Amino acid sequence: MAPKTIFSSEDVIQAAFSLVKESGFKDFTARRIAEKLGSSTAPVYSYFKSMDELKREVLLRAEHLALEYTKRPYTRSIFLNMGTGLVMFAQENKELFKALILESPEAKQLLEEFADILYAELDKDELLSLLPAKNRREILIRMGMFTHGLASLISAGIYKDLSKKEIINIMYNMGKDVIDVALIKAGIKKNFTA
Amino acid sequence: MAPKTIFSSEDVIQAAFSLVKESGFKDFTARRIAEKLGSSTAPVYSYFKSMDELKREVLLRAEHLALEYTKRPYTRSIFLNMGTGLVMFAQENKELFKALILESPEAKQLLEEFADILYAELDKDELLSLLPAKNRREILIRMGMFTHGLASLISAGIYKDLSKKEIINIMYNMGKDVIDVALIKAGIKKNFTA
DNA sequence: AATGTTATATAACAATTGTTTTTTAAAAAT
DNA sequence: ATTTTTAAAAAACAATTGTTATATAACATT
Repeated sequence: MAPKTIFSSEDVIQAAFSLVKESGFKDFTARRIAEKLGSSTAPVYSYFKSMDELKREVLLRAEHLALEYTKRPYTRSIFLNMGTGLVMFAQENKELFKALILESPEAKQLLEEFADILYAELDKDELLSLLPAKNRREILIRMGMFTHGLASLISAGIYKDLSKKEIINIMYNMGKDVIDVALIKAGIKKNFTA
Repeated sequence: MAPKTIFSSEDVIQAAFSLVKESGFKDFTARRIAEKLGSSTAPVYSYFKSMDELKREVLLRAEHLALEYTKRPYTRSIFLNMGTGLVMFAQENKELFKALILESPEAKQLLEEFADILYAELDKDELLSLLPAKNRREILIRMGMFTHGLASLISAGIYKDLSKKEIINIMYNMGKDVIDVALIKAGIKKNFTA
């Protein structure tokens, strides 16, 4: 029989993932991964037909991690949690966020899934369900742009890092105002609440 | 004397720029640039000590182009023009926008310059100058995030392309609401105007 | 026409990459 | 102990890259 397996496919993926998390796909090479793993390049090619296949796997993991962030219970509002989660993910995984936006063809689909979940969420809200679909759609688009902008600027190092509390605050205040504007303009609400 | 110069440094830069504009820095190699130019790689190395030096030049040109976009008179409001310009630039130069955000250390500085110009602009406005500095700053941050988010999503192909008119409209409506909220919350304005 | 200068082309270099081939040796079955 | 299987290592390949060295030939001056 054969010698014991030393490096599992999970080991390979984790080494690759941690490499990309640190520095994006700049140094994503079979030899660098092997080095990180303390092996030759053989285990990499034993589990993956090509580097491209491994790359896809890494991007998939990054997507799952992002998704996981958006599901964490930062607050009681799912709406707020998704936005906060995306920004937290971008901040704590700057390279992954950039790689995901730039290299993942599924990024578009992922964000559309977010939008669908949120749209259903708005539907459940007592006040917001009174809004015409068009207005609810606009709230979503506005908050989507804002959230993505914040996440993107932080991941690029252009905007400074924030504490979790600060992120929640920024997202909450913006969300509140965007929603209030929509409600007031639709005649559902009269003025701003403190 | 020497033979006539066939390829100027401007030719080299333009070939490099057009290459990056088409497909980012993925195929930014001396040989691809020479091919585009219809020359050997010699002219490239005669004007630039290294590919890195040429890369910096290309990024500089991209910055200038972005700046030029933000100075165009889309509307009568400088505020609106800068936002619209950035989104237009990102949409019409997707690869350049991404490269700029990702590879240019000066991107941060560039956006800070934008912010300064806009801050001075808010200062000149009759109503907005009544706002406390903190509130004006918040308007800027909110619009900055929103604008960058829209630009970034379009450049990544995640959000659909828009006509100039649509971009102006989106930016105008968002800006108006963000400003109105600030004015109302500060007690300077009573309610939304149509 | 011969010469010197040098823009451009060509060729060559070493380094790096993805990938394949070959070697080595560990482990179980005989 | 020998054999078989096959993880893993090591080596080798071709392609591509940045960069440098060399060759070619155009042009103005003599």
